[in-house]
Amino acid sequence: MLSKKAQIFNAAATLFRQKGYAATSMQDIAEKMDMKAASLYNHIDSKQELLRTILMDVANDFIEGMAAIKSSALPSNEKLKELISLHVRLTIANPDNMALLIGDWTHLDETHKKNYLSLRDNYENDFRKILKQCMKEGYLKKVDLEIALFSILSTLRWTYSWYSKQKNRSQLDLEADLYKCLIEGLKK
Amino acid sequence: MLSKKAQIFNAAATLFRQKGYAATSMQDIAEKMDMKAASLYNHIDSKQELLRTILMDVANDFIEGMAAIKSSALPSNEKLKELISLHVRLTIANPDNMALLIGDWTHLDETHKKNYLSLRDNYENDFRKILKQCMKEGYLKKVDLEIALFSILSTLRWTYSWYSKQKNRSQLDLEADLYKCLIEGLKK
DNA sequence: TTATTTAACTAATAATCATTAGTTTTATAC
DNA sequence: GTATAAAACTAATGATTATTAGTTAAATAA
Repeated sequence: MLSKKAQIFNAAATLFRQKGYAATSMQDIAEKMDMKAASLYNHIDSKQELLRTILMDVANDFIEGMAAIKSSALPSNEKLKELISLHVRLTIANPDNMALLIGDWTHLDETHKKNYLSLRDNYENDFRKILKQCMKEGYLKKVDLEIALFSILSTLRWTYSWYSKQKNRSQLDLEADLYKCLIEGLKK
Repeated sequence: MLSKKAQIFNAAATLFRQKGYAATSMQDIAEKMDMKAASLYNHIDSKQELLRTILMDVANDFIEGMAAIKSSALPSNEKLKELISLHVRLTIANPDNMALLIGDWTHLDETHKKNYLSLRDNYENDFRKILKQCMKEGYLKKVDLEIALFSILSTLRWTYSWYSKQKNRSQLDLEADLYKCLIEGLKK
């Protein structure tokens, strides 16, 4: 049984995803929890806290995952494979939170938004380095690095949005199929 | 010189993209136009009209583009290439409107949302058919159709978000590089 | 110039918002 | 069973919201 606080965070995440942060009222969240809006404040500090906590939790999962991959002894092409796996794993574990990470970070207050963007930049830099190494070491073609990076990231980031309709798919299958599409290419 | 109405639509699109539809107030739009919020209503009917019109304009561009490609005599692999071109062209022409199409359709009122989703479904179906044909005719490997489809669509749809930072890139270069990443594959 | 339309303004409305204060009920500890 | 703490409630606050009504200024047509 989840603590009430945890339940509130889950309810918020679901609603934030459905209607967006700005369009979700504390009443909406309260209603989903079968209580009055004011009562929420016995458990949480503010609406912002809800957004920030949910968001930072996922962000940290990514940061930790990236750190583990970076410091591993794997060859760069295996690291790339591990990155795909990381995204798939976290997406499957919690698509709602993932949706927030991708779409609602704009509603963080100015201070936390800056912080979030700097973390995201770091993550993208690490990703870029691994991709670059893959090209350098001859695992990948030398196509435009930025386009390759954002092409891969776009797909990985948007997995949550169609995974909801495709739940009958194992994590491993998903990883393998994404690897084919993103890395090996579709052309015969 | 753009009509005042057109200017308002542009201001709205920019702000909607920056802060999201729900978090953008009529005051915000008015401020950007150097006028009072109430005066906006001499030119437009409602906030919803702003969202709906912007959104449907881009949606129609896509629908028309798809119709032209569908009815063309091109082989399926060339159709696929044309689809990439269509997305790139419309994205470059107006990244703000594209952002709305991808991210803010949720804020359409119930009736128009249903309509929008049905249009989007049709578009995805047409896209899927072309992709399937490419596989059938041996241009593409027979990987999972859904994953291939959404992998391509994710990247094409998100192009707007990083094109803003990469403006010094010609349409043709972008199309070619995306084709390489999405279709030919990165693996050596 | 005068008449008419267009588009700006001010002011007000009624709704909704996040949040606080104060109170009552419920659950826990002794 | 009584005391204490946790968590629900009601009520209110003050801000912001989209939009309307009514009025004035600016631009256009005659």
